[in-house]
Amino acid sequence: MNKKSLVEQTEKKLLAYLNEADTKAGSPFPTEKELGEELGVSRTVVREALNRLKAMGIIDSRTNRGSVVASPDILHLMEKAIVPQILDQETLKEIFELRLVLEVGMSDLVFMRTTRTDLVELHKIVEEESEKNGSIFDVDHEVAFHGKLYELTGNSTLSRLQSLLLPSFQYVYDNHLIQHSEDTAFMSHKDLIHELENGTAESFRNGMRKHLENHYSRLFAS
Amino acid sequence: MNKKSLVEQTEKKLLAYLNEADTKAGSPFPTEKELGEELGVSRTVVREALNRLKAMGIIDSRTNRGSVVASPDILHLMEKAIVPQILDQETLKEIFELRLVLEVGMSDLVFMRTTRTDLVELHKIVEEESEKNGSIFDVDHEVAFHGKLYELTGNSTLSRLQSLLLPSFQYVYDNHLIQHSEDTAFMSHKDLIHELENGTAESFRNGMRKHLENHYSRLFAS
DNA sequence: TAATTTGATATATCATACAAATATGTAGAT
DNA sequence: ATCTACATATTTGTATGATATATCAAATTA
Repeated sequence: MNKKSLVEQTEKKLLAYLNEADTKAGSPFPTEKELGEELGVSRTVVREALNRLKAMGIIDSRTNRGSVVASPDILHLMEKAIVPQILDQETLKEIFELRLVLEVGMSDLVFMRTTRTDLVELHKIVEEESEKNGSIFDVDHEVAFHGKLYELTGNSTLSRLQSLLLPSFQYVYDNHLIQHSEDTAFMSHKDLIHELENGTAESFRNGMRKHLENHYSRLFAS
Repeated sequence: MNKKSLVEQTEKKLLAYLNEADTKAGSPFPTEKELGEELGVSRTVVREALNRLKAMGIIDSRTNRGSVVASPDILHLMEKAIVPQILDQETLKEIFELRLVLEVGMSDLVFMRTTRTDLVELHKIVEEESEKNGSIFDVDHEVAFHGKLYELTGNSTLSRLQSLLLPSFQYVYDNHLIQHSEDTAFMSHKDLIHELENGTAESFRNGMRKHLENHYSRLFAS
């Protein structure tokens, strides 16, 4: 009784075809007419199915040139699909956890790849931070500092993943879904930089974990 | 020269509308006819644009009920799209790094959420591991053990991200892009479980980092 | 009141037509 | 024989109308 729509079925068949066939980027695709006859559906349905693949960046099409297999950029896909406002609470929470996981986990990459020049920039960010409002929690500064850290990993996939998830964090903060307790940020940004300069990979990693302690404790409290 | 197709333009407008409007899951969407009149395009174009949103899981539609905003699954897209993808070396490397980042970073989640029952299962996995081939590196065991850890985070987004990236790891292993040095995996799976049972969150985290030392050192060597 | 029928409405699919872009074939000039 | 200009065919892009199907809501009936 599982009667998915024709379009969905067709889309599935097309994806299956892509998997079976020895396709690589640039491989040609049958014409809409052929596909329609082959699969026994109208051209409309074929078109809609193809459209979905196009939306996902799996194929490209141009007038009269037919469709060809493309090499999709997965992260770009996610960028389009993420509309923070319509993500449910549970997903937002998981994304927030993912952020914590990423930041603690990337410590080693940051530690190994940070150069002297990078340290200067980090210091600058922290100073601007303390100039303005010393105690009040500011999302922009938070983003500036941590965003820089992502950048320092030298891993563009990781970095893009962060900017991808950023709107969700923003949303979480804006709606006070996660409140920042300002009492004792035992490990400040300044302290973190200090570890980065004088500590070890391990001490920096554990320092990062401490820096995020507020978030973690709230996570495990609920 | 913004000569994108009408469908793409329309899709963009619809997404913009979603971002502007105060939409949440379940919010109704104008009918195809209305949208067509509003945007000055035919119903065909509207349908194809809506179809794309449907493919991305951003909206749901059922006959006569119109379309409603859905709570999209951010990974769903990637899961569908990653199949035929041909990743270049650089991206593969970055994905591998991402794995390391995730596994070290998720240590705290694992540590806090692992139950006694989970420990039993982990022990079982490790024993099956040592029964077969004690010294030879086996991808399946690796996946079984680490996959279990992801599961223990209780974060389904994280867990799915792993299974999503898995094919890439497999590829990396298969092509010996990253060779596993079998000499002294100082921190074995068994040792890790021991930390999980008797250690602290920090010791487990650092143990996980040690366990992945081989990969890390190879990473930083090149 | 509860169940059923009916009607209105919106999406799902089909069929067709034409427009626009591109590839291909053809004729003529050189 | 080769090149160019033009005509033709092919394929996707867009538009329109028609029919099928599912759903809700109102009307009807028991």
